[in-house]
Amino acid sequence: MGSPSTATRVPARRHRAPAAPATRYDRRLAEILSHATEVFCKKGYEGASMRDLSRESGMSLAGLYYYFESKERLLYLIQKHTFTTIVQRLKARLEGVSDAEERIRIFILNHLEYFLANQAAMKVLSHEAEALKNGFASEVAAIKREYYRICVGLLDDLKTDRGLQFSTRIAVLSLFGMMNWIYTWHNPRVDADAASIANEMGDLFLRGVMADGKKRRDGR
Amino acid sequence: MGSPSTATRVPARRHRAPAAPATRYDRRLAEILSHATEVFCKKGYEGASMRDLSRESGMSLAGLYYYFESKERLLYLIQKHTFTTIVQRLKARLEGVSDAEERIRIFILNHLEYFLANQAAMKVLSHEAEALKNGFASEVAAIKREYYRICVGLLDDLKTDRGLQFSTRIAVLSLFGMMNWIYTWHNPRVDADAASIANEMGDLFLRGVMADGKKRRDGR
DNA sequence: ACTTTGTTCGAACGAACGTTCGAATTAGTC
DNA sequence: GACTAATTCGAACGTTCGTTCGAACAAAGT
Repeated sequence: MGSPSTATRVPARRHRAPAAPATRYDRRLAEILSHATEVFCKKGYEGASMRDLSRESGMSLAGLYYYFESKERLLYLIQKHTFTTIVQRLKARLEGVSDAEERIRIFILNHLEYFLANQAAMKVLSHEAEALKNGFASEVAAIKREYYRICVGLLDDLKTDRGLQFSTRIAVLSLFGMMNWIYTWHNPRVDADAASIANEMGDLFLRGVMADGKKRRDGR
Repeated sequence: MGSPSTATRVPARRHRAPAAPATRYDRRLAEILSHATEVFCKKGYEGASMRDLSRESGMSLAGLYYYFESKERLLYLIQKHTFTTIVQRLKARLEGVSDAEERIRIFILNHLEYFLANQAAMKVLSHEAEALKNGFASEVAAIKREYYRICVGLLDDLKTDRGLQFSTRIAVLSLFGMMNWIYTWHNPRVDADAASIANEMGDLFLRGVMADGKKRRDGR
């Protein structure tokens, strides 16, 4: 009939164009996502209203619905894009590096660099992990599982390489904990940049995981 | 006049009675807090409605307001009680222990034990840290700061005792990260109990922090 | 010029929100 | 029993929520 039924619009298959152009539609959508990310970060998903998003992005309330069919789908788009990007960058950076320890350091650096460069988006990803319902949730969960399994793989490699013994699950989840928690405390005016923090956390984690088997301390 | 103006009620100074009695009012309030904790945990503070709390606690919507004057104050009561309790338990456990490493292990064990025994409350404390506004927020923030400073103290003691060098701030925040993140993954049917996890995280963290001085990658 | 398609908006929808109020109920004391 | 105070509740309050609709505007094609 008149307008596009409910904005399920196909984005015209622009997956090739790598850099700038994209359609007008795609560009506007990206702008809205960026503003929405900021608002979700500041007020939380439930706490942010569509009217907040409208105000922040300078588009009318009704106008927003031309670009997505619901608030939930908006969160889904943000989370999916953020997560997909970080996984994809990680894979690129791991390519060609074979040393197990170095690969873990790359993992940590990639995570923290992206986290601090896209703090709002990463906070929305970490903090609003449970906000999506069944359909949307499972798709994001799948990417999360892939990311998690990559990290498990890196740690298992280290374990067999160096003949170490520890619970991979606890180690991986501890690592994610220390990295993701950063959104609760990082202050760019006080804290160092991503590379320094990645070094420090990398030292802490790798020493902790590599120290010889039975816990022994003293002078060595 | 009729009802107590707006339920700012004084709880009748029952701070001594340690175990059971307390007033009827206090007992009922504690029940409501407990149910509310569960609901806030499941749906988040913003996502949970007063009607959800009413349904879960079996009390009418209006009846709830006899016990607290606003939803926000309810969250405040939960957070304050939870945080106060964990700090108080920690202090009791640290008493008489002087070895720096042992004290840190006690800190970790206390945190994780309380976390897993009161998972809902601790998730509400961790996840809804930003939900309170100025007045309420600052009071909880003060307890948080005290807790944080205790941990800084423990780590600084370890540092001077063993002549170690690392950023206390990053170490403390990493430790909090790995411990607090547990609410996103712990599954009682899969994961070990608090003591085992505390041991494992304690090993990871202490080895990481105590391994000899310069691990240093690249030039710096 | 007209037509078509893509984009934006004001105004409204019903539902749900946090909170209030006066009346009804219960508990506690005589 | 009767009287008082503590507790509970149904019904509504005004506001805000996510979403929809049809008309208006802008761009592109003819």
